[in-house]
Amino acid sequence: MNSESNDLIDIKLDELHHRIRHSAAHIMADAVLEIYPEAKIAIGPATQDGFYYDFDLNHTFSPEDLDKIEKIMLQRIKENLPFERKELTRDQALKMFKDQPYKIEIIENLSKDESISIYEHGNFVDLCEGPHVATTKEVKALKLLSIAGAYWRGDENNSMLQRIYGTAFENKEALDAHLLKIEEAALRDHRKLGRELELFIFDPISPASPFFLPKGTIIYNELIDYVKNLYSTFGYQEVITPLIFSTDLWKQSGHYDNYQENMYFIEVDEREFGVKPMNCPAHALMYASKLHSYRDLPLRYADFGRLHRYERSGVTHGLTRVRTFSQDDAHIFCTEDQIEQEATNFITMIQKSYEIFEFKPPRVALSLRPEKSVGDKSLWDKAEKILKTVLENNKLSYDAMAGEGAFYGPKIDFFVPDAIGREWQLGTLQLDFSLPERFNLEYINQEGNVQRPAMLHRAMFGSIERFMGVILEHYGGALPLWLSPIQATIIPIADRHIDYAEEINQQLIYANFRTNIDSRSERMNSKIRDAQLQKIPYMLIVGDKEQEEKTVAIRKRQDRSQENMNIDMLIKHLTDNLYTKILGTQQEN
RNA sequence: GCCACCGUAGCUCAGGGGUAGAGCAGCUGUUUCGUAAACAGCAGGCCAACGGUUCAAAUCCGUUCGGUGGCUCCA
Repeated sequence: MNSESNDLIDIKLDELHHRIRHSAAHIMADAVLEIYPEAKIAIGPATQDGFYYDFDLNHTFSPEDLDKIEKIMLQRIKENLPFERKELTRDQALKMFKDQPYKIEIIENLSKDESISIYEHGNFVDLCEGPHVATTKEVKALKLLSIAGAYWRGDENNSMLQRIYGTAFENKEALDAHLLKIEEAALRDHRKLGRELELFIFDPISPASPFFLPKGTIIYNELIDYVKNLYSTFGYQEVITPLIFSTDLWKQSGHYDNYQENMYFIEVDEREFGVKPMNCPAHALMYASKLHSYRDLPLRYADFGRLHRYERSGVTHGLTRVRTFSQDDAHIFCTEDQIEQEATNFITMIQKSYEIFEFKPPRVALSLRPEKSVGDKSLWDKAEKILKTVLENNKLSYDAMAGEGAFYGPKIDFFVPDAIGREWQLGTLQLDFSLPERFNLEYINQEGNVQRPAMLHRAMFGSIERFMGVILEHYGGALPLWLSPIQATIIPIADRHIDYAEEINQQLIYANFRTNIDSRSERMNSKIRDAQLQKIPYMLIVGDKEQEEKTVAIRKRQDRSQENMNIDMLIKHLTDNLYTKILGTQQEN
């Protein structure tokens, strides 16, 4: 073993993965150039889970090409070619890459005094900072995964390149484990679960718009009830507002200028109307409907109103990106002095709201002023400064994201990792000095002077639709008892037990549980199987013995343990476990 | 919107220039059963839509509509 390899053992696994994958990207570009010498190569970095390389060539890659490319890559790896770093002057680099326009563009964008490094293996050379593994052989296990389109430099005005994604690991076991993880993720895809568990459907008649079936509606409503309970402790008042407004409103709010391409418009009575993509202007109107005293503030309006946003075809995805949805949306009108306290209260509330789902702590991002924005720069500066202070006072570490804010104000976004490590943007807190200005919102302060309130937009779950998609995948469909559409199914062993099953069912329904009886003419085994597949938390089996003893035999979805209980014990057990995690096993299908 | 791929029964999928197939689900019988699939029968499709090529199109070509994986954009 050479010294370079010894060093490799000491660096962290992440760093090792990065080197392996970055090296694999080079080897892939090498392989592609062998088959298509005319290909123009763009960039090929390592990513979180693998690597990619972007190519510009007339031939369009097919899945069979991936096999061919992979074969050549394996050959290169077998050849055990060393990766060699060299430093070039700018002129040398420009000369060396004269046939690679994308590389030329990169070189020309480097500052003049920057040194330019290249990495070489075999006959392939790439502009690259490194680092790489010592030789191609250290890429021990790799797989090319997919072909996709990608814009050069991520700009949709640029040409579309072909991207090949792959992944690579330090050994075959790690690669196989990763591929298995991808397969398991597919099993808990919320779109698949939605079909199998009869939660929701989609229909081309209303693209990207979920139809919630009865069971899905139960989950949806439970989530909303959960939020409503928090609202009552945190001092929110729920309101109901229209769906359709004259465009006069959208012009006043700024949506007409800044959000038009995402809105639906209709014409009625020779008047143009827009369907709301957000609730905020309606709440501003409500606020303005009477004269407010400082004593009214903070005023917190919550609204589960249905929103419609036109999303470009190609961006929608199951429940997590739809064209119609509702949010656990609320707007807080308050004095400037109250902003920090309100923001802090919200942070407390959002952390509380995630607790029950056992998410890992959210990642926090502060999004700053975007290019397209309304309001004075000084207002933006003030708003951004307040949010920073709030984050610091609440000891939340965060990433500042330039240009990522909403058009009306900066925002704090909460990204939550799910059970298999994917991150979702759920909660958001947005500060807005602009809308109060546009709607001329006022309150009378203690001295009797007219003042302008501040406005906070905030949501914990974000869209209920997206949130539901996330928790379905988080739980793999095995929802905790309080969210399960059917909490227990009663399984009579033979027809003569149906009457007793009915008795049990009535008592459970009376105790406010969602239960049913599987009275089909099927064997018990078959009923158990179906209940397991439906991920019903409890199966209550009743036969001669139970009927005799006035009990039920309980089978939980996550194990096969059996326990007999009478109805009172059962109700207590269910009540005690309403909010505890009852995860299902993963391999059921 | 862009690039690539896909669209056959409720679901999962096979087939592929000569007129459509399986498993599961459904329905009807029989079976009344002790912890993940009883048995038998029946029914189910303008092969996404429209146009073209052809003696003949589910199959080939084009367009549209949906969907999938990415890119850009976003709750």
